[in-house]
Amino acid sequence: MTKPAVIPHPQDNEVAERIMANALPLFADHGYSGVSMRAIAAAAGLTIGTLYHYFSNKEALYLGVLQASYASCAEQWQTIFDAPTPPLERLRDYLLQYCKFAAENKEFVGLVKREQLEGNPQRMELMANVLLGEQFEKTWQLLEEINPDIDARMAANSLIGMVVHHFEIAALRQRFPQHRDEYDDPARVSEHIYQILVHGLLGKPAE
Amino acid sequence: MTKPAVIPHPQDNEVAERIMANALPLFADHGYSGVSMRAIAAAAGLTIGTLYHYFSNKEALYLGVLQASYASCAEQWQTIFDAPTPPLERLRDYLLQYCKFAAENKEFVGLVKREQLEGNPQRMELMANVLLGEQFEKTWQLLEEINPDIDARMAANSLIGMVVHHFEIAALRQRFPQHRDEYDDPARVSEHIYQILVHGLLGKPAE
DNA sequence: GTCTATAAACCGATAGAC
DNA sequence: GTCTATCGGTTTATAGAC
Repeated sequence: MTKPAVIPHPQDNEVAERIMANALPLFADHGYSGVSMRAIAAAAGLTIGTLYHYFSNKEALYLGVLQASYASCAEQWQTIFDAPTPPLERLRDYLLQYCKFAAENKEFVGLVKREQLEGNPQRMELMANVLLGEQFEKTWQLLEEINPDIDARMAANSLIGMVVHHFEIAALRQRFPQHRDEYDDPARVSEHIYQILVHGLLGKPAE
Repeated sequence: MTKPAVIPHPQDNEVAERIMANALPLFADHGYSGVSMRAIAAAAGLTIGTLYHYFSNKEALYLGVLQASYASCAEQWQTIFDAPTPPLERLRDYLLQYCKFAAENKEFVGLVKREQLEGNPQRMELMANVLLGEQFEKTWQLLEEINPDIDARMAANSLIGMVVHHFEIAALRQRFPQHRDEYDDPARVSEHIYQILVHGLLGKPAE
């Protein structure tokens, strides 16, 4: 019985899950090559040899972290997009939930952004098919429902870019003068993005 | 005569510049710890020993890459912001130049994003003071000039987020169905962002 | 299943020939 | 100024005791 080459053990092993859960913030902060197997083992309270009992190598462990993170938030978007409310209300709800998620899961957002920068073809395929593709499609379909005359795919990119950027630069923003804590508040940020998307900068400031 | 601790040799040495120019895409793609001094030497057509003649260590070389990239584009924004044209026209010009720069300097944009994710205090300070702080300030001042009733700093974050995201996910976007090449065109993207910022999604589609 | 010990390769950095 | 050779340390990964 040989270990699988890429995918970690499929059964829900609580030790493997603990390893991946503790490795997630390490990979998000320092990148794939910036984290050693020793550091991962220490974060999980184990030694290095034990890691290789659950994962065939470092790459498989990393892919396991990616897939586990994807699965944990995949169904979260579904209920929001499928709600039977008017499209503008769905947009507002989606933005709030998306901002909340980005604020609470900075590690995951950072991991995804890192993967986009790296551009590894195999892992890009995983992201495009498993998670991001679905969110992107639901997003532009909602925007097209709001206004069929715009390029909804471009608008979806703009929406996603605004949300993730606000929370990606949180650490940097605090070094700028005149910083206010409310710039990190998901409710405040999502309402701001909603106003820009719907009315632009010249529209009425509050509805 | 000892070598400086952090800053590389100040004189404009063409060999040092070649080393940094070839190292930039490597750092942008794989991060600081993902690139070895051997790889940097090979990219410049040298051997590892020669690198230490021009840079005291790997950290100094990396900081040199950051600073050289900063300097190369720092003055590019000045002329745009200081133009004596109406604010909306300046916004349109700024967006076009910013998108062009992001499209032509994907490595630099990736490097900056990577630094934001990493959160190293020393390098964050460098970014906040030397380059990004100035661009951020000019951006929100322009937006405040357009509409004094909005939160211009938040709007500046949204603007920057839209621009960089469009070009950061270029590699990923091509894996999505119904991709069009014009989504990578700076003129097309900047005009799209201009329309969203000024009119929103419900406004008139073309001016 | 978890550990210790270790192999083989790679890392950043230095010394010294030319 | 560029090279080769090498040091000491760390890396991923394996072998084997318990």
